[in-house]
Amino acid sequence: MAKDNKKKVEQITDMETDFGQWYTDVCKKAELIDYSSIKGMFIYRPYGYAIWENIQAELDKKFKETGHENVYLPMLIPESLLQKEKDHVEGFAPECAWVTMGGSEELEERCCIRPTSETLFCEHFRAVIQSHRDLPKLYNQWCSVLRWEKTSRPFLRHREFLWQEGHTMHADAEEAREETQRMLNIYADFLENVLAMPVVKGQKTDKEKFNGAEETYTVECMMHDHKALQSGTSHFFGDGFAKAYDITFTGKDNTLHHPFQTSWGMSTRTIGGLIMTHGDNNGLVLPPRIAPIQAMVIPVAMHKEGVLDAAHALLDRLKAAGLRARIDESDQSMGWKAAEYEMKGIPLRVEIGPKDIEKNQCVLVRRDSGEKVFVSLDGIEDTAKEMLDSIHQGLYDRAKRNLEEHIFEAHSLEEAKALQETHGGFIKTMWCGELDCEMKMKEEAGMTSRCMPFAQEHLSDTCPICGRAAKKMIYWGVAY
RNA sequence: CCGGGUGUGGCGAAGCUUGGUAUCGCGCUUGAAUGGGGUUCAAGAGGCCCUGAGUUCGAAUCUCAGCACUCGGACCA
Repeated sequence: MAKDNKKKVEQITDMETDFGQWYTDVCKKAELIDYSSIKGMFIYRPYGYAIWENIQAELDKKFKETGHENVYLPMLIPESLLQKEKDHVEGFAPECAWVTMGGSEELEERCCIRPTSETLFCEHFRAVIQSHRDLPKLYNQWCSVLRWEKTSRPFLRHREFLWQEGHTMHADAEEAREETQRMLNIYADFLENVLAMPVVKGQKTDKEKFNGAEETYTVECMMHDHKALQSGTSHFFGDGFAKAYDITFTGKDNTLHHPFQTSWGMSTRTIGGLIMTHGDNNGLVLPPRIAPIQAMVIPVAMHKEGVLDAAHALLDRLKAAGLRARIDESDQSMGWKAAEYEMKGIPLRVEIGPKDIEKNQCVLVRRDSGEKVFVSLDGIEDTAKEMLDSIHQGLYDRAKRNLEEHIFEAHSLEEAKALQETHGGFIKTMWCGELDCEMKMKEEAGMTSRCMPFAQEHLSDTCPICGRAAKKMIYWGVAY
């Protein structure tokens, strides 16, 4: 039952000492990622990629359940195609990488490596949408995209990153709006119930919304250092792109209409989010439902008669019960294994040795609390599953507390600035809806607007920045 | 893009001030013992000292330029 919070992994910098360094240490020491010879482009190591595969599997299942189909479109976008929607191209052009040569020949028209695929989807939608009977089109694409960022950090900002981008077309605006909400809810549900990351759902301001979108919705999470991470977005485009790309369909009324469009995405950045939400000074802490390995069986005193057999029997039982379990029968010491799997964030460590076998028991050690319990081998499958659920809940509760304890109310710009400097987190205020107040908050308090939460509260009648009539309650914060 | 820091076997570092045979820890390989929180002993393998130019009889060390990584800022999922 010993609870042990001592730090055992000297290689990882304490998060209190240097959060940025802690984060980098975890990414490397947990063997999630490695640097490549190209700045901003990272190697996903098997353990890191396995997390992404699990994220993909969970999300893909939900997308299919809601009627979406996967497609794959080209990686290159001809410049002329990209340029048809003005706001969109202005937003993305500065960070595009261009292909200008094919073999030894210069291309007639240079091509952008997709920073996002709205334009390509539009070109395709134009070809396949003729009638209201062709709608809705509910497409999703798993791919990588490329944005030539100036600085990069593992998972949080890559020049090339993996994501899914959903693109849908609808006969009317209302249905498209519902789609953006439905997908935002899928993200929120996934973040909370699979990754144990509580979210704030809301709408982005015009300044922060996606280039070319009419409305952008977001799920915002709070990291352990009280900075915000936008963890999923969902955009309503109206018929703006449809007009720019000349997409029309014949309605039931036998006249031509422009369809209404949405797009929504979640990326490998989410992995960075879960590291910074749940990790501690011993390394990664993975939520059980996404962990590539949920339980690691460690035989103690392996050379002794019967230990390995008992450990394997235990492993087989856990696997048969549907757990992602593995065994480490290497000749590393007990202490090494304990530290290693803590660093890798494996939710449950299962130790079994001669003394346990005698007593028909094993030892379960939880990664989240370090708590050790001796449990009977009878019904071990259920015991382990219950403990994994309990770990999920524990992680969620802790993150939820971190979120709720770091939302502060401010009634002046000075107060907002002071609160951010002292506590970090989300500062909620009323807002007049004007860009100049948003700019002022950025310049004077160093915060951007995170979102206008759906759960609105009335804090006062006026905007604390300018004194004009307030329109919305808004959350401010420092974001990754 | 701006500021700080760092580039030496796979990893982390010492050496650089005051130029002169390449050092330590971890890891790796082999063997043995150990095994309930990074265990121990023995024997090995492994290095264009980031790149280029310069000074010098001689450069990891001095000079200049460049590149990369990293932390922070500005900008973006």
